[in-house]
Amino acid sequence: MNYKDFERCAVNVTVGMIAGKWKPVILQHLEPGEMRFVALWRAIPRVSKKVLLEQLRQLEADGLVGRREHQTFPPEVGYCLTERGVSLIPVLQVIDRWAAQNLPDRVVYRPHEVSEVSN
Amino acid sequence: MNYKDFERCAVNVTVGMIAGKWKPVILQHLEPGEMRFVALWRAIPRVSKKVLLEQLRQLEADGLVGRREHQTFPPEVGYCLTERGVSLIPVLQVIDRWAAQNLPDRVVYRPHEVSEVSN
DNA sequence: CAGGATCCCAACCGATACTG
DNA sequence: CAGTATCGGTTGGGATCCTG
Repeated sequence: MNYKDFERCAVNVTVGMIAGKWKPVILQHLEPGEMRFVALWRAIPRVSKKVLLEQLRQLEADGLVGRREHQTFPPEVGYCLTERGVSLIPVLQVIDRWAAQNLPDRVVYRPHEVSEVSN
Repeated sequence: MNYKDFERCAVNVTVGMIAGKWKPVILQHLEPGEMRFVALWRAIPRVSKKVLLEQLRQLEADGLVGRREHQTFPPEVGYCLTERGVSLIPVLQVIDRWAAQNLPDRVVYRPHEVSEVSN
């Protein structure tokens, strides 16, 4: 709790774990329960399959999400939050609340509402 | 507070604001009060001047730190937390506490204790 | 369906030298 | 002292095609 502990870079490590472009959204979608890869992909438009996979792998490596491979054909893989992942949710909520109170001037959008505007 | 709000990417925006490699450390050092550029630079070894400046500019653009230019020679510029920056501190503390409780297995170090070890 | 392989571009970070 | 300019390496994200 000592503020000096920030020097230990724990903040860096933690934000690094959720700093991926799609990671917060992934964690959100996984929060209600396990989800198949394709479902996750459909739920999060605008991500390439490769990147979605990468982010999942990283979340997995960081112990935030788990992967369950059902031995079926066609393949079926489920992703879900781990205990640690679940424990991170309140932290994300704190961040979200701070943003709501401090970033009223920002363009905050829902990813799936975004169409190909600029370029 | 509705968890669905995560879809608005407020979390993304916020973590983006502190995701820079040195940003948490910068915010920490500025927390006690205004600090000159050179002092900040000396306090945070291992950053190039260019990058430190970049990160400060970004924090400034995000409204987290302010810049005061004293008209002297040689030049003297002070950086400090803005109201918004100060309001972010508790959020960082929450992150830090989560890390302390959930990442005991990680190598967490103090930046200034790191010497040129590997390579 | 899950995911690997390629290729590509942009952003991030760093080192060094220079200027007012 | 504070800041630019330049260059180079590494990572992140994306598009597209291919396979078990």
